[in-house]
Amino acid sequence: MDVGQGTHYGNLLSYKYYMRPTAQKMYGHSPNTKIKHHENVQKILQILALNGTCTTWEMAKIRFPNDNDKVRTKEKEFRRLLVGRIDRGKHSSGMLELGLVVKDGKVYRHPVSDKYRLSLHGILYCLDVLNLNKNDIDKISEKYADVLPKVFGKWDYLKSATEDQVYTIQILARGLLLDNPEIVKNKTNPMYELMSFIHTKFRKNFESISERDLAEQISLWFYTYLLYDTELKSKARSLTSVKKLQRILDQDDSLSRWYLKFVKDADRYYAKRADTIKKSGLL
DNA sequence: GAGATTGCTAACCACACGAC
DNA sequence: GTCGTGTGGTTAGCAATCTC
Repeated sequence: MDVGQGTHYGNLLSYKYYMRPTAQKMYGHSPNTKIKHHENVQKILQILALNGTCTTWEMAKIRFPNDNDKVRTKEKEFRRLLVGRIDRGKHSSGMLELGLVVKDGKVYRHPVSDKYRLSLHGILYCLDVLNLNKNDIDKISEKYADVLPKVFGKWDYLKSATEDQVYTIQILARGLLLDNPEIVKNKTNPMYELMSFIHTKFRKNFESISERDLAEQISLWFYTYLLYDTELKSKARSLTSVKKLQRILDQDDSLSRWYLKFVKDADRYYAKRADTIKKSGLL
C-alpha cells in the first residue's frame, strides 16, 4: 500500500498537543462553524470518512451526483484545499501538509491520478469535530478497517462484546484519558500503569511515527481503555473490567497473544525500573 | 476521428480581515 | 487608509482516455 507520501505526523501525544489544536484552529472545532473555509474542509473530511479512499473527481461526484458542471468546479476546489495552492508566487498549504489526509495509491485507468484518504490523525479529528452518529462511525470503521485492523477490523465483534463501548474511541479523539489516567480509582486496576507504559513505548515517536506504529498505539489505548470502570459503585455490576477485557480477548487468539505480550512487556519494564531503584543504594 | 470525460496546474480578480 | 495575506469564484489550458 502506497501510503502517506511526503506526509509526516507524530504519536498520540503529538496528536493531542499539536495536531488537534492546529487542525481546530485551521479548520474549526465544531460542525457549526460559520467560516466558509472550515465548512469546505469539513465537507471533504466527511466525504473521505464515510466513503473511504477517493480521487478528487470521485469526491466531487459524491458531493454533486447529478450535475457534471458543478462536479468540474468542485473537483478543482477540493484539489486546491487538499494540495494547497500557489498564488501571487506564494504557496499556501493544504490538508495534505498538515497530515489529516494522505495520498493512498494511484488510479492508472486515466492519466494517472492520486487517491486520497484520511490519515489516522484525520480519523481522530473527524471523530472529535464532525459530530458523527453511531451509524457514521460504523461506516468509518468499515472503510478504514485496513488502516486500524485491531479495532476497526474487528468492529462488529467488539460492538457486541463491549455493549457499544466501542464508541468511546471518541474520548481518545478528544485527547482525554491519554496522559492523565490517574483518575482511575480502583487500586487493583492496572489501567494507569498500562496507559503510562503505552506512552513510554512510543515516546521516541513524538515527531514521527509510521502509520502501522500509530495504529498499534491507538489499538493499545483502545483495549486498555476497556479497563476503565465507569460503574465502580454499582453493586449490580457482574464483571470486573479486567474480567470483561479477558473475556473479549479470549474469543480471538491473535488479539489475545498481542495484548498479553504488551502486558508482559509492561510488567518486565516496571520490574526492571523497581530493581534499578532498589540497587541504587538510595533506599 | 471528434467530442466528452477525467485529472491536474496555474492564473486572474474580488473580497475579508488584521497589522501597521 | 494601505498593505499583505488567505480564501472563494472562475477561467484557461494541457494531456490521456473513453465513447459514439
